[in-house]
Amino acid sequence: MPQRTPVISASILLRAITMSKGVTPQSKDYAAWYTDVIVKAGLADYGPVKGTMVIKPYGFSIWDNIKESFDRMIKETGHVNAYFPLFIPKSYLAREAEHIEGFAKECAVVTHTRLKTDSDGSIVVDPESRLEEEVVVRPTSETVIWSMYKKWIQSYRDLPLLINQWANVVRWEMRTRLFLRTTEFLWQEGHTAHATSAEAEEETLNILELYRQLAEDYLAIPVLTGLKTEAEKFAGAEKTYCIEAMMGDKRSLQAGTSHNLGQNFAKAFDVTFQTKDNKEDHVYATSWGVSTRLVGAVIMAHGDDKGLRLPPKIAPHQVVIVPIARNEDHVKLIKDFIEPIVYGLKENNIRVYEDWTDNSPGYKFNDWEMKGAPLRMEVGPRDVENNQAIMVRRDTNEKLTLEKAELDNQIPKLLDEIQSGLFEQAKSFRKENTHFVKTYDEFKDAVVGGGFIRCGWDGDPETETAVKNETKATIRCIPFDEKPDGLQCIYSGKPAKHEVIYAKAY
RNA sequence: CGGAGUGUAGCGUAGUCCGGUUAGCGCACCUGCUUUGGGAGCAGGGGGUCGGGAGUUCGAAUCUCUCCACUCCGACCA
Repeated sequence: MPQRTPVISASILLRAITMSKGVTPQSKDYAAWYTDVIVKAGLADYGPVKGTMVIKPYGFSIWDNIKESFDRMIKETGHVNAYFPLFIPKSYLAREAEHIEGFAKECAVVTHTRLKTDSDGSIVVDPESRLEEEVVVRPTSETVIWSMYKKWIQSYRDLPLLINQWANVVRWEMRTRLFLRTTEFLWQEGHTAHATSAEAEEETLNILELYRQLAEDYLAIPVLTGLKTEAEKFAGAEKTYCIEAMMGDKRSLQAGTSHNLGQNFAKAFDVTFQTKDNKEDHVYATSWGVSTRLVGAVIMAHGDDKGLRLPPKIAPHQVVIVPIARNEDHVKLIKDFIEPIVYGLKENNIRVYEDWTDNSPGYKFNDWEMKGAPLRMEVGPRDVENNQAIMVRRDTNEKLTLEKAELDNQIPKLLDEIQSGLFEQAKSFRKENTHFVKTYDEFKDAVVGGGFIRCGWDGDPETETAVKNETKATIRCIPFDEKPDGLQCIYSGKPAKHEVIYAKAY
């Protein structure tokens, strides 16, 4: 009987190597890199229901830090938190025509309220528990909230009403990706009511500015601010403004949206108020949200082949201490040495973590690099003897030897440098990959190369659709700093109504 | 919903074509000793309804039927 020759292909070997340690390099497969990092760094795991995700403690800590930062911002600007129900009467969704059209295809619907044990012992839905009116799991809360606002708003004295909620929402998506698009996700949704159109517009833009600050100052992600086109705006909004960020693969990610809803929802839910001069008017509304998608944005905006690179302001641990101890005496020595350092850092509100697991130092170096810790402190017997510590920056890989006495001052400074270093790196990456084009041929070449494309658009939705169908690139936004004068539409050749940003998007 | 593919330990897999020892290996896990300044070594150990069910057979991970689940591509959506 002929023996089969075992064949081991190079790709299997390569996979075996990448499975055991590290992550798939970005250049090899960006999507695989992304998933690898999330799973191996312990950010999240797949849930049992398709498209769902478990956010693990390390990943949730990032979200918590983002949440706390933004929560502070909105409270400082007069907003308050509340909580509205997860379940919405099905009929509410249908009140606003565009709104229902936008969400109908991705709603989870509750039809029954009970299970029972079948004759053969299996668990089945009890058909007798069918609901009179089926209930929708919120894909967003405009409709419940406005049904309540109708009760709460009577006069101009009740306005503005500035409420936010931190909640989960469900959108039954066909294709999901961890953090970027999951069936259930966490977000904040602000819903405000105003007496005038101008006030609502001002609120919409003020929030957009907070989103810009959150992205740039905390997440270290540079964003474009601008207006969505009709095709891309929120279902039920008059205008949608957005922040748009470039990821490491040069694709665009919508990182936050702020909507001016005009009187659409007020009319749909009949929310009126008495004005100062005793007239009746519908109120003006806004809504705005950012989600756990921001965690995905951080991963893709800053990550490298070693894994995550977290901006200090949102990193779960800003400084990770890796002790290097050969024996119990060393452990004691190092513990005594770092105790006052850790105390000082904590006094300074710096999040510091000591890794005393019994993995080898080399393992820990790689592990914390994968997990994106901004600063690593190595302390071994040599350092104790020399009264110093080795600091390694995650953003530049730079290794510094610092005197013990300097640490208190130097660490906050280093963290600030890393924060701005990551922002500057992302900014120059975006600059390198933003292209100004004049012809459709140039445009098509630029789409292939990836990145943001700035060019003229005649304002016609049909042009937008045609370009999307031919190239897969969409208009990400009409940036506030557009300069349409003298430009021509890339597709039709007509005079440009707007200068827009085209890109392939997530 | 259409097309293709895959189900063997927590993960990755060999074995399936051609039925025949106790289903093998790597990583991870547990115990002990030696180690620790860039992913440690040795020794020992635990873990399997071979996706489920039915059938063929003396005998099924392997053959047949059936059901289920998942992945990729398309469609849909952002």
